[in-house]
Amino acid sequence: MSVKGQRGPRLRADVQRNRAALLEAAQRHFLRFGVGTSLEAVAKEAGVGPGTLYRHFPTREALLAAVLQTRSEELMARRAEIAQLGDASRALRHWLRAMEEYFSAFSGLPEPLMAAARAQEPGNPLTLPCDLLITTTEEYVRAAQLAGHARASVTGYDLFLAAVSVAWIKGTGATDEESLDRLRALVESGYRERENPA
Amino acid sequence: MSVKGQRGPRLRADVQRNRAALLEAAQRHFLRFGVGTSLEAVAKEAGVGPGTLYRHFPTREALLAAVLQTRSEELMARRAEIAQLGDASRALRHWLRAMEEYFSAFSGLPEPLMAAARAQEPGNPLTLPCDLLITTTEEYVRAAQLAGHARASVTGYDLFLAAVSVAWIKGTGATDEESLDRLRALVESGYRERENPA
DNA sequence: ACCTGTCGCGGAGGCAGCCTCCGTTTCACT
DNA sequence: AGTGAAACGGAGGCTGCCTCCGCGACAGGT
Repeated sequence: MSVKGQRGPRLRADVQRNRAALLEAAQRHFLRFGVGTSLEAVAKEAGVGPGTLYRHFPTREALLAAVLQTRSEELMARRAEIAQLGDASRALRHWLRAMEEYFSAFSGLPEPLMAAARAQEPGNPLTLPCDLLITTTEEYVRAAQLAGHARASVTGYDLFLAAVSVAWIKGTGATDEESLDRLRALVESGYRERENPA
Repeated sequence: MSVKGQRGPRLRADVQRNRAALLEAAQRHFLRFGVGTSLEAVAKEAGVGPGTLYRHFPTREALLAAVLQTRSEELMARRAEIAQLGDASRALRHWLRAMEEYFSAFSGLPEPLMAAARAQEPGNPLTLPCDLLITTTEEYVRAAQLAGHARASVTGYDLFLAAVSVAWIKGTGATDEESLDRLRALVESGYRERENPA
């Protein structure tokens, strides 16, 4: 009732404004202080009270998922590009790198992502994007296997874990880029087929 | 002065008692709740006030390092056993597995360990054991390389990172043992020399 | 333009954990 | 037993989490 042609309940102006301000403030704080940053500080910077923050985003994960939305879409765009590559081996490598960058968006991001990957209860708002990444990785792995570029024993989930691990290591700040490159190379030579099969 | 034959300042009985009680309580809590457990709860269980805990162990890391002391010694014992193996390839594999188990002693242990690996300031009491592990890994890697079982491009630090990563993944609880085994296999086939060199 | 019901706002407040400071107690040595 | 020094421990200040509810602002109708 009381609709002008739009479906669903009318959205109040302050609701939209607050939500946008919260997302922007959250992104800034996640970037600067990592995903563990104080939510009260986020609320304050957004110019709203803590109650408002928690009404919009009941959990830290919900806020995080909303902030990640943009990045997820960017990643899916890259996925489309990568799919055009043709070369299954290169495609897999690029996809893994793209995922790793996604995981490195904020320091401390790998932890909640792994928690979401574990969760069977669909309560966690990060579970959906997480499962999407795993599924996509499986597709790339399968293609690489068919082309003889990846071992049969490797699964998409394995390489998802590897990418998360590298991102985690990166996030600890205990390594320089050289070490990370060697780690990536280690993973790659780990999943690659050794000989060309007959 | 005023010594009965022991060197150094005399240790009061309550000091020793409290320290022992704290270490025991801390180990229990770290085992049950991970390294992030409430230090106040540890103090309470040990039957001392928070002030006493913080006097004995000024930081969480200091307490952790003290609790890990026993495990470090066990690991060094295994190191001695492993060194007897003769086969450099097997030795490296066993050592990596032993390190991984050490890292998995408590949930959440990898984080402070990586922070200690990063730290240049010697303030962190975990830095010393951490550096020891890295150095030891480098020895095993060098031996394996000389025997033609490991690629020249791999460093001890890389495999240290790999072991920490696997332990971290394990600690998230998002994976079963099968996945972990596949990850370990991935790492191993990543550092192994492909062909036997001439 | 005003009225009105509803929904969102926001801050006070309860809770938990961290860490410190200092009056009190306990110990060891004489 | 007496005494000085060192350790004890808990109160308290601080920060962050999250909830609850009275107040206020917004949208739709008149």
